Amino acid sequence: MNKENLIQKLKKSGLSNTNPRLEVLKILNNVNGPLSIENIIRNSKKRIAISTLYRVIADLLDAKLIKTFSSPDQKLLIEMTENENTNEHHHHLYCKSCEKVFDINLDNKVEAIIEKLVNQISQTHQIEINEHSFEMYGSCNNEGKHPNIENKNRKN
Amino acid sequence: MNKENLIQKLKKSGLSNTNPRLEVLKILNNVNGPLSIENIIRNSKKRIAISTLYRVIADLLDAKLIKTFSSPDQKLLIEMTENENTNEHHHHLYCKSCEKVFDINLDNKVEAIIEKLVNQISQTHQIEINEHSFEMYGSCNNEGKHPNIENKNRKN
DNA sequence: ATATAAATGAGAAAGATTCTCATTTAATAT
DNA sequence: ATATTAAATGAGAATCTTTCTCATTTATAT
Repeated sequence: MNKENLIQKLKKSGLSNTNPRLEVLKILNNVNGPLSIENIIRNSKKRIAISTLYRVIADLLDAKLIKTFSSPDQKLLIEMTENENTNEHHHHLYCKSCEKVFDINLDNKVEAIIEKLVNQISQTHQIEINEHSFEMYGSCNNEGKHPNIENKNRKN
Repeated sequence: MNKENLIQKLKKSGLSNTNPRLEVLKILNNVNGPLSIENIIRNSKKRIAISTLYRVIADLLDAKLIKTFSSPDQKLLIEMTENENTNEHHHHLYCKSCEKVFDINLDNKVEAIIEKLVNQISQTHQIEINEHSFEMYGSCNNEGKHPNIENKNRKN
């Protein structure tokens, strides 16, 4: 997706086209997975104030141009929303050993099963469910850096 | 589960039986869903220092007696691990309107499907997947407090 | 080009989590 | 039961994350 498309996205959502907003969209658009606040700052060409970054994220979130969620270690992760027209959505695979998050696409058959499941739960619990996500946690065991540390959840 | 059982859990994990640890286990044991730090503090009879609480959580987590994850608004949620013997595990349903998290149990047939799916992904991505979770987001629309607020992701 | 409303940047403030270290407590051997 | 010792706790400081405030800058419509 090119710059013009991204500007159009902002416009369509009623958001003015400003440097920080466009920059964030560009950065998210350039990668295939979600990014942390830190990642975005690091990837940004022009300096964006941290307060602005949080505001931009809140605004893009309201406009549903991005989605946010948490990594297992409680970090905010941000990713671009997929094409709103299609019902596409993906899931996440967290790799402990290489500390990355991968997007996982399930084939339609499987998504259909999940959809059915969700509808069922929606009924039994009398709750309108408008979203779901399927998260997986593992380790690729690459490069021999298996995290086998004693008391790994305590920093000290 | 009674007090003795909880003490046994600590012992078996090689953790000494201290007031804060037992208190946290008791509190988590008394509820059917996950709790936040704030919830735990509020539910605790004896005063637990906040620094101790975080340490206790880290230690119980290492011992796999509890699990933690994040709510959609980025709050740390803590829950007791289910019986380690059985492969039981549950999923979560977040209700926006009443701000609660519900535990959802899927029947074995569905879990089996998911398990198969996970194995498949594990293979295609060459990653050993040791956990997965299925999260749902919705609103029960109870009490007419539907959050239909303009710019809801920006605090100000 | 100008006016006006909206967005930004910088730093302060608030909130969450971790760290440090002196004191208390639990486990163990007597 | 008591003393000993290592481990855990409590309190507050330090750090990190997120939000707020307000003066300045920028975008949009005229």
